[in-house]
Amino acid sequence: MAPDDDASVRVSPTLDADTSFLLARASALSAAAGNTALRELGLKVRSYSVLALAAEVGPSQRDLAERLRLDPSQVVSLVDELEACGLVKRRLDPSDRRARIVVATTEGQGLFARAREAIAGAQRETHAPLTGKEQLALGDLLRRLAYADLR
Amino acid sequence: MAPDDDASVRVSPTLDADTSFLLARASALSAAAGNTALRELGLKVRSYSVLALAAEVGPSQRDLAERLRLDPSQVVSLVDELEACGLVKRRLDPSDRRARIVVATTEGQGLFARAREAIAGAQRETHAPLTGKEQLALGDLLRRLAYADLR
DNA sequence: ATTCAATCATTGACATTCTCAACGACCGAT
DNA sequence: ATCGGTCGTTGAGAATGTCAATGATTGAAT
Repeated sequence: MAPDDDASVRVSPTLDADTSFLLARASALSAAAGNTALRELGLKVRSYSVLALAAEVGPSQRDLAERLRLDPSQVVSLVDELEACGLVKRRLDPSDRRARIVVATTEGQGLFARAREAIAGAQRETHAPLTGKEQLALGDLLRRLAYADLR
Repeated sequence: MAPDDDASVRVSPTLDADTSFLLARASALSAAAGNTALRELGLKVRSYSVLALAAEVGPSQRDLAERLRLDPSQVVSLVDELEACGLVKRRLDPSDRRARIVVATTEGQGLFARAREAIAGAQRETHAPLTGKEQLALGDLLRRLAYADLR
């Protein structure tokens, strides 16, 4: 009558169907994988994201905080760390002397390129359960959710 | 020639294409919405997930920690809180006197039902940018990622 | 030109959360 | 009866998130 030993329930019926919960779990898994991949480079996913913006955008710390949804005070310590490692520099904004522009040094550009590859490698493993087409679809859906507050 | 004012770049080119990053951002957004929706019920998404397991599964604290990927010590304080509010009870496991089974009280069942609705309402808003079909597809993809470590 | 509210980076305090090691109570097997 | 392993609990320390206050600087109003 009941050959089903309830193996289909992973956590709990409602939680298994709760997109927020799944999002949190998948995100935690992915972040953990990313952090271990970045460890040997002396980075975490947090500092990596700051380095990425410094390398590709060159934003003010304020702008950086908004893009990454961080508190400005967190940006201070993150940039402090990266600057201490020589990966990033604070430049004065010529048009606003209050602001500090964060740019990657040559060394920072190099490390960013390697970190980018490390993250990509970790993601290949993490996302292996999905086909390539599915990974693209997931990226599209997530982008529309994650940036829903912009525009 | 270039009517594109680069509005397509939200954070940074590589970050915008980084599924881990999008996952983290969408998850943070969703969790924040869930927390505000649960605030008036005196819950957070964390305690809600514990309450959900107590109501639907009735696991030992050990089992609970594994399902939610929490440290056993975190489970202690979470269950302490819920128990202090009369939402949950610790029962002795008759087959193992070391273990404590966490079950929802009648009051806990009631609050869980309301919290479930509150979460659902918050998600309707958070996931509004996606069609119903897309939301289902997202759930399917996330489930396969989030539970890739099981089985 | 001066004043004044607002913005930027920074500091420091505080709460929340994560991670880990240790411990008594209890289990299963020897 | 003993012994290695597991469960819940406690406590400590690090990491993270949140928030208010401050000095320097801006832009706008007067």
